[in-house]
Amino acid sequence: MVRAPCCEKMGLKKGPWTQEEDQILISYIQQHGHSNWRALPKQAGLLRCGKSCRLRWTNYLRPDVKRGNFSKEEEETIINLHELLGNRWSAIAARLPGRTDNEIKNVWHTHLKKRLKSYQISKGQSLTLLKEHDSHDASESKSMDLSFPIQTPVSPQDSSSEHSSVINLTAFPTNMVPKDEQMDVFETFSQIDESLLFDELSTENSNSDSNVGSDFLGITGKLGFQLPSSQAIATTTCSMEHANESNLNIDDGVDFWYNLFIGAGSLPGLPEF
DNA sequence: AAAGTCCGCAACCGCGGTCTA
DNA sequence: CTAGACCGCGGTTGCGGACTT
Repeated sequence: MVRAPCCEKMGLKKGPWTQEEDQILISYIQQHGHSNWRALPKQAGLLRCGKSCRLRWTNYLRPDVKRGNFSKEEEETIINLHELLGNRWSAIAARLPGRTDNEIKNVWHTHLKKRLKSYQISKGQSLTLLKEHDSHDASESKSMDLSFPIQTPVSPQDSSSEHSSVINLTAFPTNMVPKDEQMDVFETFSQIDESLLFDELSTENSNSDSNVGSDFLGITGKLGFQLPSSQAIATTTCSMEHANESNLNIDDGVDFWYNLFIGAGSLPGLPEF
């Protein structure tokens, strides 16, 4: 398909925006909205292409754009989400209110990427510990074999396990995701100690109501999961919304995490893959 | 103080997806 | 069904300020 260049018309301005241009764009959008970016600059009297206007508005002029430095929590969220989603900046931005994909992308490339090396090292250490922990406890722990697809969510209570039981995740529902997106981490680390998950939730929620959504991300990030993108998006979205709605506590968090991750697809509102 | 280098951020570019006539 | 128009996304660029020599 042949596409005309965005700014094919000569005379359209490029480069940094002036205050006057910003003011024109703001007042026009306040009065008329932005249903058609292509037509907007002409109607507003701006010598810019629609694309440039949209970018300026969404990344800078929009009233709900949060300016200033990123908080520690925001940075951690970006790191965890990037672990799950990769370079899907818009998907990451959707989970950080007031932040734009462009801003997050810049922060990642200028600050957070530099931390990736040390982050990966610490992640590798936790995986090593995890494997040692499993091999030590596996023979004494009750094992829960999960064959997918599971119709009914499985909770810790259902499996009559204490918080030291071991979950076999060898049979992850690979039919749910495209072949090229299937995770390999489960093939490598087939057993995950539930106590680690509980410890993680307990530590992070000791002083407040839990946000299972972010905990989920923290857990998966720290344990080294690499969820397939389609499932990661759906699960993360669902977990965050559900956690916010439910005002879950720690025990609910553990239960909920199980339901989400293990009973994937069986929770209300969780999209089918 | 001047020149050179580095770094952060805003903006641009090109592509793919979706919509519509 | 097809082609054109538009939108949104991710990668990249380049300017300007901060820092170093």
